[in-house]
Parts: sequence; C-alpha cells; structure tokens
Amino acid sequence: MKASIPTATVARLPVYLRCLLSLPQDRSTCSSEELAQIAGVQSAQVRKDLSLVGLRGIRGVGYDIDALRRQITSLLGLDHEYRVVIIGAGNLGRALAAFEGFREWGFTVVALIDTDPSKVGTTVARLPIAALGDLEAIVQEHDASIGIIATPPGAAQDVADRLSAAGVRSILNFAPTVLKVSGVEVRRVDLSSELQILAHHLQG
Amino acid sequence: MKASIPTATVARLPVYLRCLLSLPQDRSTCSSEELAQIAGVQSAQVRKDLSLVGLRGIRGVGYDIDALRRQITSLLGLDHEYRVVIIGAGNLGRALAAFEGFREWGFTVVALIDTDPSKVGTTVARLPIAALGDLEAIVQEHDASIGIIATPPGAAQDVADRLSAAGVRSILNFAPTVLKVSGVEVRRVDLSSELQILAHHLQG
DNA sequence: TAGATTGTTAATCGATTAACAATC
DNA sequence: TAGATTGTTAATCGATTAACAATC
Repeated sequence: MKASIPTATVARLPVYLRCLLSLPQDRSTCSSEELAQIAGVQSAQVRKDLSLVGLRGIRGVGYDIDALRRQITSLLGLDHEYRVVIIGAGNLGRALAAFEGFREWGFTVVALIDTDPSKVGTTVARLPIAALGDLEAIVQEHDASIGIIATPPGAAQDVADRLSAAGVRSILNFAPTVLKVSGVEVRRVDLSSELQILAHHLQG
Repeated sequence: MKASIPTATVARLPVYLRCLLSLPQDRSTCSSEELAQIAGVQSAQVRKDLSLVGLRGIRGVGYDIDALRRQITSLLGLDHEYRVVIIGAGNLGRALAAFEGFREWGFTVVALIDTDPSKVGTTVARLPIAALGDLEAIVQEHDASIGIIATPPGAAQDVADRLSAAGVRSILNFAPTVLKVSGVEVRRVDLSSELQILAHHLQG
C-alpha cells in the first residue's frame, strides 16, 4: 500500500517538469537550489516534494535531469494519451479546442459539443461540433476519460452528471458552478473569481 | 492595524457571493449550513470565513442575505470598476477579450495587445487590437490596474516587467511561465497543468 | 580531504473541522 | 420556553520551512 502523494506536491510536479524541460540539453544534473529558483519555490520544498514521490538525487551533486524528466512524466501519467471532450462551443470552448498546449502533453480533444443547432456541424480547428444529445455516444466511442465543461453555469451540473454516467472520470470545470458529483475528480477554473481575488488586493 | 484576511478565505468569497446571488429574491436570511451546502464546503468553514472578514449573523436565525451580498461585494472591491489589458491575441486572448463574465463584475477590457502586425488594427468583440509597442501608453491612458497575459511562454516575463513598470498592480498569467515580479500580485492559471493533475489521478 | 548538496527531522505556520456555550 | 444557529475555542490536519547530519 503506497502512501498517496500530497495534493500540493502533485500540483507542483507539472511546474517542475516544465522547468526541467527548459534546461539546456547538455546539462546532466541540477541542484534543488537551481530548480527551486526557476520554479519560484524554496529549495527545501523541491527536495521534500521529490523525496515524497520517491525521486532521489546524489548528495554533493544534485538530481539527474533526464531521470527526473522521465520519472515525473511517468508519475503524472503523461506517457499515456488521454481523450478529452469539451462541452460548450462558446468563445472559451472554441479557444480550448484549438489550444495547442493540450496536444503537446498527450491530451487529444476528440469532440466539441454544443446545444446550439446552428453551431452543430460547423468545425473549429478541424473538429466538427456535435450535438449535446450525442454526448454519451461520443464519450463511449472515443473512450474519453476527461471532460471539459465550458457551458453557461445553469447547464454545468447536468453536463457533469451525464459525463460521469458516461464514464468520464475527470472534469475540468470552467463554469462558475459548484459541481456535485461522486467518483469523479473535478478541478475548477473560475476566471471571474480570479479577477475578483486580484480586485480584493487592489483595494485592500 | 487590521489583520489581513487569510488567502484561503479571500479565495472563497467569490464563491459565497455567487451562491448568495443565486438565492431567490424573496429569501431574507440564510444559515451557514445552507450556504455551505450550495458552496460545497463545511458549515464551520462558512462561519469561520464570515467571522474572519467581520460579517456577523444572528444566532438561531442565520445571516442576512442582502447584507452579506453587499458586504462581500465591498470587501472584494467589486463596487469599483477596474480596467484590464490583455496581452496576446491568440485563441485564448481573444476568447478572454470577448468573455462576458468579466464585464459582469465590473472589469472592463480596455485593450487587446499583440505583436503580430497582421492582427494589429483588426478588432475582436468591438475592441481593436493594439501593437505591443503601445503597451505603456495604453496602460497609462486608461489607468489600467490589471493585466492578463495570454502570450507564448517566452514572452511572458518581458510583458510582466513592462506591465509592472507601467503601473499595473495585478497580473493574471495564463502563460506557463513562472513570473518574477515584485510589488505586483500574480495569479497563475495553467491550463495544461490542470489536465496534468487530472491525468495523475486517472492513472494513480 | 574540503566543499557541495541531499534527505530527513523537527519546528512552524496556516487551514480545516469538531464541538459547544452563547444567545436569538 | 424550546429549537435553531451563531461565534469561537481547541483539536486536528496538512503544508512549508529551517536546520543539519549524512554522504557524494
């Protein structure tokens, strides 16, 4: 029984990975101090995180960059391909469908879904927009494991329920809605809230 | 000297506010238990948060919904208007420029800025795209206090430096770049990282 | 060896939750 | 009054940081 990795640590792994990939090809090792510097955290944090996920360095030398890259990739499951469906073909949904940053890490957007009949059948980034009624069929056909909700707030819970029932196991929710689901991991990105938090500091 | 509000509490205020606004008009009070339920947190959390920001309820009754709405709005500074500049007119930058969710809370996008000469002068959501060279002039002209970075990663630090020097005090960063700035509050939204974190759970 | 750097422990800090007296 | 619900304290939990012996 392996102890699970703290969520704060998991959330930093993508940052470390990107930093490691940005290091010059000819470098072979990297100290926790240097990685911390470019990742914007403390070196003790880096050592603790890497230690928690079972990654070891060499005392007096540092960490093997290539081993770190490969092992973090594997820990995050980025050596698999994941199929993603996006629900909501508004400005945000379309931008996400065309976003290159997903493909780069092995996430393939297999469908963009919307209720608007005038949108269905048109294409965004070479992807045809499908009807909401086909959600379940599409998830099953492509064996999609991730759903991205970019609908208006009122539609989000229903879409989440349907994604969950169809077998999607992770949801990235851009709707400003608190989703009630079970057995599905949800991450929330609330763009308006982010600005509101910044606003608090501007005046406080 | 007022003690400052814990960051975790500040981050929940926008959620509470949205929940309160979704309550029927004819309701006048709301218990911490009910608010917790719709916000997806524990009732003790709600009471603690509200207490930390100085909001009181009535024992045996609950909290006054209208007072809560007004006071949270004020705490977050949402009774002001904020001018926002967006840098990067790619898919994401354009989607953000057209995003209605910002306007709704008093955030006005005053400029969309890009380096690409073929984009400059065209319009997105009735907003003309400006040249990067004009960033400082635009920030000053509109007295913008928030910058949204939606550039490729390599450009983000330079843009952040220029925003900061031009007087912007808060940055929302969508580039997968760790920004080094001082005296500016930065919030990071890393879309690829979100999927990577979800991927970790899919396989773990 | 001397210098560098890890890996881990313990201390600290901050956030969440449970519990319940206070009181409407 | 009796029932409901707050406001706060204390307990718990999780995350960060400091410090340093181990060791390359």
